[in-house]
Amino acid sequence: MDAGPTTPPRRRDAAATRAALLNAARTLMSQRGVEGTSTRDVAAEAGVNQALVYRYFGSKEKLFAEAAATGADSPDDLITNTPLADLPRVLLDRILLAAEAAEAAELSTLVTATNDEHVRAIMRERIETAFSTLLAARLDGPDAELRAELVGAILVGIGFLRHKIGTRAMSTADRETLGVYVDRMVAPLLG
Amino acid sequence: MDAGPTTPPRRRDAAATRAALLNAARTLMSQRGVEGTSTRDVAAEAGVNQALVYRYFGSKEKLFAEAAATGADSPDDLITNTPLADLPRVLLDRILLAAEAAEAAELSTLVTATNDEHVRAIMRERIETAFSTLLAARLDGPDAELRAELVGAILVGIGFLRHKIGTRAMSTADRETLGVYVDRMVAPLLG
DNA sequence: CGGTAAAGTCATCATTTGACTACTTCTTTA
DNA sequence: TAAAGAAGTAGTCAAATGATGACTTTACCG
Repeated sequence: MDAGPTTPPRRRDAAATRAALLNAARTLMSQRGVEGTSTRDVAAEAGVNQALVYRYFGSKEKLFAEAAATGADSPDDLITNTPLADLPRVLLDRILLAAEAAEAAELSTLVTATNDEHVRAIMRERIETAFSTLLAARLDGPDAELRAELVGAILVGIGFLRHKIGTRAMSTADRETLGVYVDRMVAPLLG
Repeated sequence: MDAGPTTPPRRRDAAATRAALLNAARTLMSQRGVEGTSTRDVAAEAGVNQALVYRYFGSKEKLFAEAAATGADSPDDLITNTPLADLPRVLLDRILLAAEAAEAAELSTLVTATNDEHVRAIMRERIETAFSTLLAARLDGPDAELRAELVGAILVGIGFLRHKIGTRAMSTADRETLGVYVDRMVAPLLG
C-alpha cells in the first residue's frame, strides 16, 4: 500500500474530500433533487464537515453544477465510435447499469432530479452534444437531428420508468428482452 | 350572471378556493418540483391566504398528493378506445399539448417534478393503469406489458426532452414530423 | 335584525437551510 | 523542532419554511 511520491499518505486530503463531496452530491441529487438536498445532507453523506462545501465549492449551486457536469463519463465516445447497428444495445446497457452503479450519476438518473435551471442547462448541453450533434452527424436522410434526439428520448424514458418510477414490467425486464424491443424501435430512426 | 340556486354567488367560496389551490399547486409543482415550491408560493399563485392550505389540505404533502392524483384527466379512455393504429398520434398529441395547456398537469410534465415518494407512487399507479394494464391488454404476443410500457417510455422521454430540457430539435419539431417518426417507433411494439 | 358557523386573515413559533467566520488541528518543510 | 499554511471544526446568523391558533369578516337563516 505504498502511496508513492505522487500520492503521499495524508490523513487530510483536500482532493479526496472534494471528490467525496462531489460523489455525495451526485448520489443525493439524483435521489431527491437539488432543492430536496441540503448542504448538510451532502456533507453527512460524504462524512465531512458542512462548512467544507463552501471552502471547496463556494456555494451549493456551484457544488451541484460541478457534480452534474463531471458526473458520468459522457457517452460521446460510444456514440461516435460504435457501429450504428450496435448502438441501441450499447446505449441501453449504459442505462440499465446506471442504477446498479453506486455513483448513480448517469444522465438518465440525474436528469430526473432536474428542477434547477442551471443543472437543466448542463443536462441540455450534454444531451445535445451526444445526440443532436454527434449522433445526428452519423445519420443520413432528413430530420437527422430530430431522429437522433428521439433515440435519446427512448433511453431517457426507459431510464425514468425503470429507475425513478419503477413500473412493473420495466423494472424487472432483463437486458436481452429489452434489447430486442429497443432495437426494433430505434432501427427505423437510424435507417 | 345569475348564479341560480345551485351556485349562490358567494364572495367566499370554499370549493373555488380549494380548486384554486390545487391548480396553483399543479402549475408550480410541475415547474419547480415539490421541494422547490413553498406553501406561500402556492397560496400567492392562487391569490389566497397561506393558512388556507392547512385549512383545506392539512399539510403541504397532502396538497401535492391530491394535486398529483386529480391533475389531468387520465388517458385511460383514449388508450382503451382508440384504434391501435391511431394510438401513437393521439397520445403524442396529448404530450405536445400538455405544455401549452395552462394547467401543465399532464403526466409528462408532472412526472419530471417527482422527487417526492408519495407523488412518485401516484405517478406509478397512473402509468401502470394506462400502459401496463389497459394498453397491454390490447396487445397480442409475448411481453405485452413490457411493450406497453415502452410505448409509455417513448412518450415520457419526448415530453421530458421537449418540455423540461428543451433540446433543439425536439422543442421545435412540429406535430406532423414528430408523428411520422413516433409511428415508426411504436409500430413494432403494437404489431 | 341578530346570532352562528363557515371562510378568511394575521401574527408567530420552531426548524431548517444557505452562508459565513473565527478557531483548532494536522502536515509539511526549512 | 518550530514556523506557517493548509485542512478541518464549531458555532452562529439571517432568511425561508411548514405549521398552528387566535382573531376577524362574511353570508346565511330563523
